[in-house]
Amino acid sequence: MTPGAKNDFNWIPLPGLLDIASEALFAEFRAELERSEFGDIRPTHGCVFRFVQGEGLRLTDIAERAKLTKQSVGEIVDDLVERGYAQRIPDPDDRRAKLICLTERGEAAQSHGRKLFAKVEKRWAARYGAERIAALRELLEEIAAAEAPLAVPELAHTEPAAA
Amino acid sequence: MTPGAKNDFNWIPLPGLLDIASEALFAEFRAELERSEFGDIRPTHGCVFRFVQGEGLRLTDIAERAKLTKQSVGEIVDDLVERGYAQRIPDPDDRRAKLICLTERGEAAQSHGRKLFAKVEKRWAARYGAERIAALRELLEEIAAAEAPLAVPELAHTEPAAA
DNA sequence: GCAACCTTGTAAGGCTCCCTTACAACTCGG
DNA sequence: CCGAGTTGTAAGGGAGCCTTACAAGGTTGC
Repeated sequence: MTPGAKNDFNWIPLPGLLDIASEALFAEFRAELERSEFGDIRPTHGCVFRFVQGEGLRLTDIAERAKLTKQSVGEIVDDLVERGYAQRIPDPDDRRAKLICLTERGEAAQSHGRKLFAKVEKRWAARYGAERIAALRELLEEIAAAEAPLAVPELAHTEPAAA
Repeated sequence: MTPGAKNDFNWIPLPGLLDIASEALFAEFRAELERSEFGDIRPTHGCVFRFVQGEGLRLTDIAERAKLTKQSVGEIVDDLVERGYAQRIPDPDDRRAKLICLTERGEAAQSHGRKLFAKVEKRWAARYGAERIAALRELLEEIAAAEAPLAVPELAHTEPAAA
Protein backbone atom coordinates (compact mmCIF):
# COMPACT_ATOMS: atom_id res chain seq x y z
CA MET A 1 0.00 0.00 0.00
CA THR A 2 1.78 3.07 -1.23
CA PRO A 3 1.19 6.28 0.68
CA GLY A 4 -1.38 8.73 -0.66
CA ALA A 5 -2.75 6.09 -2.98
CA LYS A 6 -5.94 7.77 -4.10
CA ASN A 7 -6.16 5.48 -7.08
CA ASP A 8 -5.88 2.46 -4.84
CA PHE A 9 -9.02 0.43 -5.08
CA ASN A 10 -9.19 -0.02 -1.36
CA TRP A 11 -9.69 3.68 -0.91
CA ILE A 12 -13.41 4.35 -0.45
CA PRO A 13 -14.83 7.84 -1.00
CA LEU A 14 -15.89 9.62 2.16
CA PRO A 15 -19.60 9.89 1.27
CA GLY A 16 -19.63 6.13 0.76
CA LEU A 17 -18.10 5.55 4.17
CA LEU A 18 -20.57 7.93 5.77
CA ASP A 19 -23.43 6.08 4.10
CA ILE A 20 -22.21 2.71 5.26
CA ALA A 21 -22.02 3.93 8.84
CA SER A 22 -25.37 5.65 8.63
CA GLU A 23 -27.09 2.62 7.19
CA ALA A 24 -25.59 0.20 9.68
CA LEU A 25 -26.55 2.45 12.58
CA PHE A 26 -30.01 3.10 11.21
CA ALA A 27 -30.56 -0.61 10.59
CA GLU A 28 -30.03 -1.30 14.28
CA PHE A 29 -32.48 1.44 15.13
CA ARG A 30 -35.10 0.15 12.72
CA ALA A 31 -34.79 -3.43 13.84
CA GLU A 32 -35.62 -2.40 17.39
CA LEU A 33 -38.32 0.02 16.37
CA GLU A 34 -40.10 -2.61 14.30
CA ARG A 35 -40.29 -4.91 17.26
CA SER A 36 -41.83 -2.14 19.37
CA GLU A 37 -45.42 -0.97 19.47
CA PHE A 38 -44.51 1.66 16.86
CA GLY A 39 -43.54 -0.86 14.21
CA ASP A 40 -45.65 0.78 11.51
CA ILE A 41 -43.51 3.92 11.45
CA ARG A 42 -41.38 4.08 8.30
CA PRO A 43 -38.22 6.10 7.62
CA THR A 44 -40.18 8.61 5.54
CA HIS A 45 -42.18 9.61 8.57
CA GLY A 46 -38.98 10.81 10.16
CA CYS A 47 -39.22 14.26 8.64
CA VAL A 48 -42.25 14.91 10.84
CA PHE A 49 -40.94 13.38 14.04
CA ARG A 50 -37.63 15.18 13.64
CA PHE A 51 -39.05 18.67 13.44
CA VAL A 52 -42.52 18.77 14.99
CA GLN A 53 -42.70 19.70 18.61
CA GLY A 54 -45.14 21.25 21.08
CA GLU A 55 -47.45 23.75 19.42
CA GLY A 56 -46.84 22.29 15.99
CA LEU A 57 -45.37 23.42 12.73
CA ARG A 58 -46.76 24.47 9.37
CA LEU A 59 -46.46 22.15 6.41
CA THR A 60 -44.36 24.77 4.68
CA ASP A 61 -41.86 24.89 7.52
CA ILE A 62 -41.48 21.13 7.73
CA ALA A 63 -40.99 20.95 3.98
CA GLU A 64 -38.34 23.65 4.03
CA ARG A 65 -36.34 22.09 6.84
CA ALA A 66 -36.60 18.59 5.44
CA LYS A 67 -35.79 19.83 1.94
CA LEU A 68 -38.91 18.25 0.50
CA THR A 69 -41.89 19.70 -1.36
CA LYS A 70 -45.05 20.63 0.51
CA GLN A 71 -46.92 17.95 -1.43
CA SER A 72 -44.57 15.23 -0.31
CA VAL A 73 -44.78 16.26 3.30
CA GLY A 74 -48.54 16.57 2.91
CA GLU A 75 -48.79 12.91 1.94
CA ILE A 76 -46.56 11.85 4.80
CA VAL A 77 -48.67 13.82 7.24
CA ASP A 78 -51.86 12.27 5.81
CA ASP A 79 -50.40 8.88 6.49
CA LEU A 80 -49.35 9.83 10.00
CA VAL A 81 -52.81 11.23 10.73
CA GLU A 82 -54.46 8.00 9.54
CA ARG A 83 -52.20 6.02 11.83
CA GLY A 84 -53.01 8.25 14.77
CA TYR A 85 -49.58 9.79 15.27
CA ALA A 86 -50.28 13.33 14.08
CA GLN A 87 -53.09 15.82 13.71
CA ARG A 88 -53.79 19.06 11.89
CA ILE A 89 -55.03 21.95 13.93
CA PRO A 90 -56.26 25.15 12.24
CA ASP A 91 -53.80 27.96 12.79
CA PRO A 92 -55.63 30.65 14.78
CA ASP A 93 -53.48 33.36 13.17
CA ASP A 94 -53.99 32.33 9.55
CA ARG A 95 -57.08 30.62 8.24
CA ARG A 96 -55.19 29.10 5.29
CA ALA A 97 -52.70 27.31 7.47
CA LYS A 98 -52.86 24.30 9.75
CA LEU A 99 -50.45 23.49 12.50
CA ILE A 100 -49.20 19.95 12.33
CA CYS A 101 -48.59 18.50 15.74
CA LEU A 102 -48.28 15.10 17.33
CA THR A 103 -51.00 13.22 19.15
CA GLU A 104 -50.28 11.69 22.52
CA ARG A 105 -49.36 8.47 20.75
CA GLY A 106 -47.16 10.45 18.38
CA GLU A 107 -45.28 12.04 21.23
CA ALA A 108 -44.79 8.65 22.83
CA ALA A 109 -43.36 7.37 19.55
CA GLN A 110 -41.09 10.39 19.21
CA SER A 111 -39.77 9.98 22.72
CA HIS A 112 -39.27 6.27 22.24
CA GLY A 113 -37.43 6.84 18.98
CA ARG A 114 -35.07 9.36 20.51
CA LYS A 115 -34.25 7.05 23.38
CA LEU A 116 -33.61 4.27 20.90
CA PHE A 117 -31.24 6.42 18.87
CA ALA A 118 -29.37 7.29 22.05
CA LYS A 119 -29.21 3.63 23.00
CA VAL A 120 -27.76 2.57 19.66
CA GLU A 121 -25.24 5.39 19.82
CA LYS A 122 -24.11 4.21 23.25
CA ARG A 123 -23.73 0.72 21.88
CA TRP A 124 -21.44 2.08 19.18
CA ALA A 125 -19.52 4.08 21.73
CA ALA A 126 -18.81 0.84 23.56
CA ARG A 127 -17.89 -0.91 20.33
CA TYR A 128 -15.65 1.72 18.72
CA GLY A 129 -14.54 3.86 21.64
CA ALA A 130 -16.54 6.43 23.57
CA GLU A 131 -14.11 9.24 22.84
CA ARG A 132 -13.98 8.55 19.13
CA ILE A 133 -17.75 8.48 18.84
CA ALA A 134 -17.96 11.67 20.88
CA ALA A 135 -15.42 13.32 18.57
CA LEU A 136 -17.39 12.04 15.58
CA ARG A 137 -20.57 13.61 16.89
CA GLU A 138 -18.84 16.87 17.66
CA LEU A 139 -17.39 17.15 14.17
CA LEU A 140 -20.65 16.17 12.51
CA GLU A 141 -22.61 18.70 14.53
CA GLU A 142 -20.23 21.41 13.38
CA ILE A 143 -20.60 20.25 9.80
CA ALA A 144 -24.38 20.12 10.05
CA ALA A 145 -24.52 23.65 11.45
CA ALA A 146 -22.43 24.89 8.54
CA GLU A 147 -23.85 22.82 5.69
CA ALA A 148 -27.52 22.42 6.59
CA PRO A 149 -28.46 24.97 9.26
CA LEU A 150 -32.18 24.56 8.57
CA ALA A 151 -32.00 20.94 9.65
CA VAL A 152 -30.63 22.00 13.02
CA PRO A 153 -33.54 23.02 15.29
CA GLU A 154 -31.34 25.45 17.19
CA LEU A 155 -30.55 27.35 14.01
CA ALA A 156 -33.85 27.07 12.19
CA HIS A 157 -35.25 30.33 13.50
CA THR A 158 -35.44 32.16 10.22
CA GLU A 159 -37.80 34.74 11.64
CA PRO A 160 -35.91 37.35 13.66
CA ALA A 161 -38.74 37.48 16.18
CA ALA A 162 -37.38 38.16 19.66
CA ALA A 163 -38.50 36.45 22.90
CA MET B 1 -28.60 23.06 28.09
CA THR B 2 -28.54 20.46 30.82
CA PRO B 3 -25.86 17.82 30.57
CA GLY B 4 -26.76 14.51 28.95
CA ALA B 5 -29.92 16.00 27.56
CA LYS B 6 -31.03 13.24 25.22
CA ASN B 7 -34.52 14.62 25.18
CA ASP B 8 -33.24 18.03 24.21
CA PHE B 9 -34.58 18.97 20.84
CA ASN B 10 -31.23 20.23 19.70
CA TRP B 11 -29.81 16.75 19.95
CA ILE B 12 -29.80 15.17 16.51
CA PRO B 13 -29.54 11.39 16.10
CA LEU B 14 -26.21 10.19 14.76
CA PRO B 15 -27.60 8.66 11.54
CA GLY B 16 -29.17 12.01 10.75
CA LEU B 17 -25.87 13.80 11.26
CA LEU B 18 -24.08 11.25 9.09
CA ASP B 19 -26.68 11.73 6.36
CA ILE B 20 -26.36 15.50 6.46
CA ALA B 21 -22.60 15.26 6.06
CA SER B 22 -22.84 12.64 3.35
CA GLU B 23 -25.39 14.61 1.37
CA ALA B 24 -23.47 17.87 1.63
CA LEU B 25 -20.26 16.19 0.54
CA PHE B 26 -21.93 14.26 -2.24
CA ALA B 27 -23.68 17.38 -3.48
CA GLU B 28 -20.31 19.05 -4.02
CA PHE B 29 -19.11 16.00 -5.89
CA ARG B 30 -22.20 15.86 -8.07
CA ALA B 31 -22.12 19.53 -8.91
CA GLU B 32 -18.62 19.17 -10.30
CA LEU B 33 -19.33 15.88 -12.02
CA GLU B 34 -22.34 17.32 -13.81
CA ARG B 35 -20.23 20.09 -15.27
CA SER B 36 -17.69 17.56 -16.55
CA GLU B 37 -17.85 15.45 -19.69
CA PHE B 38 -19.42 12.69 -17.58
CA GLY B 39 -22.49 14.68 -16.65
CA ASP B 40 -24.91 11.92 -17.59
CA ILE B 41 -23.73 9.62 -14.82
CA ARG B 42 -26.29 9.36 -12.03
CA PRO B 43 -25.81 8.26 -8.42
CA THR B 44 -27.40 4.87 -9.15
CA HIS B 45 -24.59 4.06 -11.52
CA GLY B 46 -22.21 4.24 -8.59
CA CYS B 47 -22.68 0.61 -7.64
CA VAL B 48 -20.93 -0.37 -10.88
CA PHE B 49 -18.13 2.19 -10.76
CA ARG B 50 -17.45 1.38 -7.13
CA PHE B 51 -16.88 -2.32 -7.60
CA VAL B 52 -15.96 -3.05 -11.19
CA GLN B 53 -12.30 -3.13 -12.02
CA GLY B 54 -9.96 -4.73 -14.54
CA GLU B 55 -11.19 -8.12 -15.71
CA GLY B 56 -14.73 -7.36 -14.67
CA LEU B 57 -17.25 -8.73 -12.22
CA ARG B 58 -20.34 -10.87 -12.51
CA LEU B 59 -23.75 -9.31 -12.06
CA THR B 60 -24.31 -11.54 -9.05
CA ASP B 61 -21.17 -10.28 -7.35
CA ILE B 62 -21.98 -6.64 -7.93
CA ALA B 63 -25.48 -7.19 -6.62
CA GLU B 64 -24.22 -8.91 -3.50
CA ARG B 65 -21.67 -6.22 -2.67
CA ALA B 66 -24.05 -3.38 -3.40
CA LYS B 67 -26.85 -5.11 -1.49
CA LEU B 68 -29.19 -4.88 -4.46
CA THR B 69 -31.03 -7.51 -6.47
CA LYS B 70 -29.53 -8.86 -9.68
CA GLN B 71 -32.44 -7.37 -11.61
CA SER B 72 -31.78 -3.90 -10.30
CA VAL B 73 -28.10 -4.08 -11.12
CA GLY B 74 -29.01 -5.55 -14.51
CA GLU B 75 -31.03 -2.47 -15.39
CA ILE B 76 -28.26 -0.18 -14.22
CA VAL B 77 -25.73 -2.04 -16.33
CA ASP B 78 -28.06 -1.87 -19.37
CA ASP B 79 -28.12 1.85 -18.96
CA LEU B 80 -24.37 2.09 -18.57
CA VAL B 81 -23.85 -0.05 -21.67
CA GLU B 82 -26.17 2.19 -23.71
CA ARG B 83 -24.19 5.21 -22.59
CA GLY B 84 -20.90 3.59 -23.54
CA TYR B 85 -19.44 3.28 -20.05
CA ALA B 86 -19.66 -0.48 -19.58
CA GLN B 87 -19.77 -3.70 -21.55
CA ARG B 88 -20.68 -7.34 -20.99
CA ILE B 89 -18.12 -9.93 -21.96
CA PRO B 90 -19.02 -13.63 -21.94
CA ASP B 91 -17.30 -15.39 -19.07
CA PRO B 92 -14.92 -17.98 -20.59
CA ASP B 93 -15.35 -20.20 -17.54
CA ASP B 94 -19.15 -20.22 -17.42
CA ARG B 95 -21.38 -19.86 -20.45
CA ARG B 96 -24.28 -18.56 -18.36
CA ALA B 97 -22.32 -15.67 -16.95
CA LYS B 98 -21.05 -12.42 -18.38
CA LEU B 99 -18.29 -10.33 -16.94
CA ILE B 100 -19.26 -6.71 -16.58
CA CYS B 101 -16.34 -4.42 -17.15
CA LEU B 102 -15.75 -0.79 -18.04
CA THR B 103 -15.02 0.58 -21.49
CA GLU B 104 -12.16 2.99 -21.96
CA ARG B 105 -14.58 5.83 -21.45
CA GLY B 106 -15.91 4.07 -18.35
CA GLU B 107 -12.44 3.82 -16.88
CA ALA B 108 -11.83 7.48 -17.62
CA ALA B 109 -15.04 8.33 -15.78
CA GLN B 110 -14.13 6.12 -12.84
CA SER B 111 -10.71 7.69 -12.56
CA HIS B 112 -12.16 11.18 -12.85
CA GLY B 113 -14.76 10.42 -10.19
CA ARG B 114 -12.20 9.14 -7.74
CA LYS B 115 -10.02 12.19 -8.20
CA LEU B 116 -13.05 14.38 -7.68
CA PHE B 117 -13.95 12.60 -4.43
CA ALA B 118 -10.39 13.09 -3.22
CA LYS B 119 -10.52 16.75 -4.17
CA VAL B 120 -13.73 17.38 -2.26
CA GLU B 121 -12.36 15.54 0.75
CA LYS B 122 -9.27 17.76 0.71
CA ARG B 123 -11.52 20.80 0.58
CA TRP B 124 -13.29 19.57 3.69
CA ALA B 125 -9.98 18.86 5.37
CA ALA B 126 -9.08 22.52 4.83
CA ARG B 127 -12.48 23.63 6.05
CA TYR B 128 -12.87 21.48 9.17
CA GLY B 129 -9.31 20.49 10.04
CA ALA B 130 -7.08 17.98 8.30
CA GLU B 131 -6.54 15.91 11.42
CA ARG B 132 -10.20 15.73 12.26
CA ILE B 133 -11.14 14.61 8.76
CA ALA B 134 -8.32 12.07 8.83
CA ALA B 135 -9.60 10.74 12.15
CA LEU B 136 -13.11 10.67 10.73
CA ARG B 137 -11.94 8.59 7.78
CA GLU B 138 -10.00 6.25 10.00
CA LEU B 139 -12.96 5.59 12.26
CA LEU B 140 -15.36 5.15 9.36
CA GLU B 141 -13.03 2.70 7.61
CA GLU B 142 -12.95 0.63 10.76
CA ILE B 143 -16.72 0.75 11.01
CA ALA B 144 -17.15 -0.17 7.35
CA ALA B 145 -14.83 -3.16 7.71
CA ALA B 146 -16.85 -4.38 10.67
CA GLU B 147 -20.38 -3.54 9.54
CA ALA B 148 -20.27 -4.03 5.77
CA PRO B 149 -17.18 -6.05 4.84
CA LEU B 150 -18.61 -6.93 1.42
CA ALA B 151 -18.58 -3.27 0.47
CA VAL B 152 -14.87 -3.05 1.20
CA PRO B 153 -12.92 -4.32 -1.83
CA GLU B 154 -10.07 -5.51 0.34
CA LEU B 155 -12.38 -7.77 2.32
CA ALA B 156 -14.77 -8.91 -0.39
CA HIS B 157 -12.91 -12.12 -1.16
CA THR B 158 -15.57 -14.51 0.06
CA GLU B 159 -14.22 -17.49 -1.81
CA PRO B 160 -11.34 -19.11 0.09
CA ALA B 161 -9.75 -20.18 -3.18
CA ALA B 162 -6.01 -19.74 -3.05
CA ALA B 163 -4.27 -17.73 -5.76
C1' DG C 1 -24.40 -40.76 -18.26
C1' DC C 2 -28.33 -38.80 -16.66
C1' DA C 3 -31.85 -36.96 -13.43
C1' DA C 4 -32.42 -33.65 -9.77
C1' DC C 5 -30.85 -29.59 -8.23
C1' DC C 6 -28.48 -25.19 -8.08
C1' DT C 7 -26.67 -21.24 -10.27
C1' DT C 8 -26.67 -17.04 -13.77
C1' DG C 9 -29.02 -13.64 -15.89
C1' DT C 10 -33.54 -11.85 -17.83
C1' DA C 11 -38.59 -10.53 -18.13
C1' DA C 12 -42.67 -8.41 -16.36
C1' DG C 13 -45.09 -6.02 -13.20
C1' DG C 14 -45.58 -3.40 -8.93
C1' DC C 15 -44.50 -0.39 -4.96
C1' DT C 16 -42.53 3.61 -2.51
C1' DC C 17 -41.05 7.99 -2.39
C1' DC C 18 -40.56 11.98 -4.28
C1' DC C 19 -41.27 15.53 -8.05
C1' DT C 20 -43.79 18.88 -11.39
C1' DT C 21 -47.79 21.36 -12.87
C1' DA C 22 -52.01 23.45 -11.67
C1' DC C 23 -55.28 25.44 -8.62
C1' DA C 24 -58.56 27.17 -4.87
C1' DA C 25 -58.66 29.50 -0.44
C1' DC C 26 -56.86 33.00 2.17
C1' DT C 27 -53.78 37.21 3.58
C1' DC C 28 -51.91 41.59 2.99
C1' DG C 29 -49.99 46.01 1.19
C1' DG C 30 -51.35 49.80 -1.41
C1' DC D 1 -61.05 46.22 -2.33
C1' DC D 2 -57.74 44.52 -5.64
C1' DG D 3 -53.59 42.56 -7.35
C1' DA D 4 -49.79 39.82 -5.62
C1' DG D 5 -48.01 36.51 -2.71
C1' DT D 6 -48.63 32.51 0.49
C1' DT D 7 -50.87 28.08 2.30
C1' DG D 8 -52.25 23.72 1.46
C1' DT D 9 -54.28 20.27 -2.01
C1' DA D 10 -55.04 17.49 -6.36
C1' DA D 11 -53.46 14.74 -10.15
C1' DG D 12 -50.13 12.59 -12.69
C1' DG D 13 -45.39 10.98 -13.53
C1' DG D 14 -40.69 9.14 -13.02
C1' DA D 15 -36.62 7.08 -10.65
C1' DG D 16 -35.14 3.34 -8.25
C1' DC D 17 -35.76 -0.69 -6.27
C1' DC D 18 -38.37 -5.19 -5.25
C1' DT D 19 -41.02 -9.74 -5.99
C1' DT D 20 -42.40 -13.54 -8.79
C1' DA D 21 -41.35 -16.43 -12.57
C1' DC D 22 -38.47 -18.53 -15.90
C1' DA D 23 -34.96 -20.21 -19.52
C1' DA D 24 -30.22 -21.55 -20.19
C1' DG D 25 -26.30 -23.45 -18.41
C1' DG D 26 -23.63 -25.93 -14.66
C1' DT D 27 -23.00 -29.50 -10.83
C1' DT D 28 -23.72 -33.42 -8.02
C1' DG D 29 -25.04 -38.14 -6.80
C1' DC D 30 -25.75 -42.43 -8.05
